[in-house]
Amino acid sequence: MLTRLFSETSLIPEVQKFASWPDDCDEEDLSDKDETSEKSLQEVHTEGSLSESKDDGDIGGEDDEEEEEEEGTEEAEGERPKKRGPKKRKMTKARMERSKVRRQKANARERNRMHDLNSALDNLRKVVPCYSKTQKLSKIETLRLAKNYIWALSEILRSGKRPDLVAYVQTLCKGLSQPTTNLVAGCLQLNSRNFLTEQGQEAGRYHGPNSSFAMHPYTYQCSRLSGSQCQSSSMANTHALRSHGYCATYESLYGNTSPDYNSSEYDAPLSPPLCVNGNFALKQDSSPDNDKNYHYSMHYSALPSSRAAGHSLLFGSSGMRSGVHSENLLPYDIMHVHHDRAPMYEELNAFFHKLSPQLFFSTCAMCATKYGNIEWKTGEERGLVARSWCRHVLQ
DNA sequence: TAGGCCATCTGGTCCT
DNA sequence: AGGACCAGATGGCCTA
Repeated sequence: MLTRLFSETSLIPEVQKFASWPDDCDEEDLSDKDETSEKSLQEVHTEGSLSESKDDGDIGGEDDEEEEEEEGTEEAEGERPKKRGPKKRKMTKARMERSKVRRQKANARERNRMHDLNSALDNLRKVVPCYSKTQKLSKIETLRLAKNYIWALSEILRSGKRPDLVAYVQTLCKGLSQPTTNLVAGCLQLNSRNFLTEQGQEAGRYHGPNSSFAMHPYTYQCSRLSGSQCQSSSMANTHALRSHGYCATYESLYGNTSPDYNSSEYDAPLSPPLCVNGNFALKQDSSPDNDKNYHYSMHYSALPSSRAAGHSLLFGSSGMRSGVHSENLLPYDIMHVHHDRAPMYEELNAFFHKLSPQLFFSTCAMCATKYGNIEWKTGEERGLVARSWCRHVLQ
């Protein structure tokens, strides 16, 4: 109520002036300001509502005399209609000093409190799916994402099933802003454009109304952005993944089941790690492991056990189930250079799609070990793309 | 330049 | 009484 009155009557500046007089302010100045402030405050404040009115306990010596004076005044005013507002009280230098010290202490406490809150938020940022030291999620987005993440994990525990990746990302992104949605999608190597625009149609087809990860109506449609914006956003996200150690979550939940992934390179748990006891373990900032995590979808999508769900996400339109374009899944450098050549990617993806998982990884390994010596029947440029891709996979 | 985000200050309220 | 918590106000910084 008082706050509303403050807002409506624009008294805040005067009140703040009242509460923040300069140190060197003498009593004459104080009395002047006092009058101004009281005039305003009396219009809105009820008795004893100002903190200054609460200071009686601190008052001693000369302040006692003031109190007596004021009591006398009050008696004299008893016959008149009682004025609302704080008691008229002189701001002596001593009282002002005490008030100032109290205010400074309160400010320091409030600062510390907010710092604690912020550090807690930082910790929260580290355990939600997308984390970067350099590009922090805002407070509100962190909380929203955390809520969605908890919800997603709860659904996974409840259903005991491995959810669809797209639906999983959609759940995470529910209610998030477009930039954060792009970021989360980027973390999972999906382009938000696809799972946002398909939400209405594809959801029912693949998940059904009773699905644990039923699609949500999203406020943010990528159509609000131009195509180039979408793409650049996605690319930037992917790039950010690589540069800043963004971490995806999905694989951390389901582990790595592929026999092709026995290499220690893939042993590191992806962030945020979900501990056996259900608690999260905080990720270490800028750990080398984090840098390995960005290419999660490559791991995931190539797993034999996950081919039905994730393989198509990797291999583009020929294996497409949900309309995710192959270009969205290519590494940043490829997209950056060749983003306008989707047909080539599709052909390339089709080629890779025909390979068995073993052959695919063998090919990738070959690319990695003999980079530069591979002859690609489809041409030099295609070979560059493929090699980049393979290098990315094995990075 | 507008809008978003943030840190800080501030006064009010509630609790111990 | 003092501290914690809260919400409003304000100004700075950054970005599209």
